[in-house]
Amino acid sequence: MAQDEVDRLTEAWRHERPDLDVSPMEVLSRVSRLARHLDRERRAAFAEHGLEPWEFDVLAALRRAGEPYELSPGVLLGQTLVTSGTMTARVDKLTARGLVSRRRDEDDRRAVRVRLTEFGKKSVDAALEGLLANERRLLAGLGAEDRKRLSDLLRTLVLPFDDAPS
Amino acid sequence: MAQDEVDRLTEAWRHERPDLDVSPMEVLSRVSRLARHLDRERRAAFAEHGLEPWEFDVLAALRRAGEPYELSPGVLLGQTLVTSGTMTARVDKLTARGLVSRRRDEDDRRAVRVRLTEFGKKSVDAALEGLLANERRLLAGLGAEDRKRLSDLLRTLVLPFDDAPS
DNA sequence: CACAAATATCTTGGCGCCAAGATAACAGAC
DNA sequence: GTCTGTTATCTTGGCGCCAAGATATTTGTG
Repeated sequence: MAQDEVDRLTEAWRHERPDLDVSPMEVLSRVSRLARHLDRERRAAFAEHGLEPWEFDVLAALRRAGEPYELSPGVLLGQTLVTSGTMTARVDKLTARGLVSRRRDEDDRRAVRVRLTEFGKKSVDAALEGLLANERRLLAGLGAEDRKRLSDLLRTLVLPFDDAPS
Repeated sequence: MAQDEVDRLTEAWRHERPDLDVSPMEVLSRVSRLARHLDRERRAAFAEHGLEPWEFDVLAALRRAGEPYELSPGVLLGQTLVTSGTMTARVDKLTARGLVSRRRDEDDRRAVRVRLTEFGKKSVDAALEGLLANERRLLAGLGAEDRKRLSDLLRTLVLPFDDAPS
């Protein structure tokens, strides 16, 4: 198997800091670096459907919620891992683009309801298909069994974060 | 095995879009989400040694280069995956903090040499040890064999990116 | 040598993010 | 009903990033 960047990186560390065990990097640095590459892939895939990654994240959360594709900013916060100020700005821009609509909740007038427009729904549906097509391409090097093994191993690492409120 | 966020996410998609095969997400969304959690962990680990993640990235590249811990901004670009403008700003701030020094290259006066100071070396060495200690903790749920399997599978996915100049 | 192209770095402008605090509305105790 | 604390959202200020272009220097060609 050919060397990747992380192999070169750990080799350099072992040369400079032979007293340390840098093996944890072999797993975790690969996760971080792969994620950075995936970010770029996502950006490219969504761009073909006129969406930014952060736009997709919000629209997808609404789409997953099912009819009537409507959630409050507070619920969207939890799903997208951003702060409330960021979410306000996101909904502003999505509203300006006509991808979502925003209206005050009549029952609780502090609250707001963000709803997918028909245009928003079409956009996110198309973008999702593009994303999945590209992800299938990226995973082509792995057989079904390896994918299962990989996702199980990753779940083990993620679980402590998803359980505990980080 | 308990459900993680990605399990819930794919379940929601399968309910709303039963026509699509969302299984690629089971691998790649876990990679992205785990990476986000790791970012926070890194930030916390480095903060104990007075460093920001982006500071560590630059200092670590210089440290890995070995004596005399000196590289040009151009080389640092390649190692840290940021643009030249970003690197200029980073070196500015690191210089202001006394973690690196910057001087013009005498042989090629377009070029610059960024060198780790003694303070920078001490900082990055300490931060690295803290990072590794924390990473070992995060990997505690996995045996040696699983770690090997995981890093091999991840290498397979990363290699196409590291080879091709994306 | 002179000039065009390449190279290395820096500058500028704009965007998205977070942290912290401000605002508005609700809910419970009395 | 009124006060106090809580909740939901928005506003402000600052930071780090990128893209694109500017500047300075070197290299190659004739």
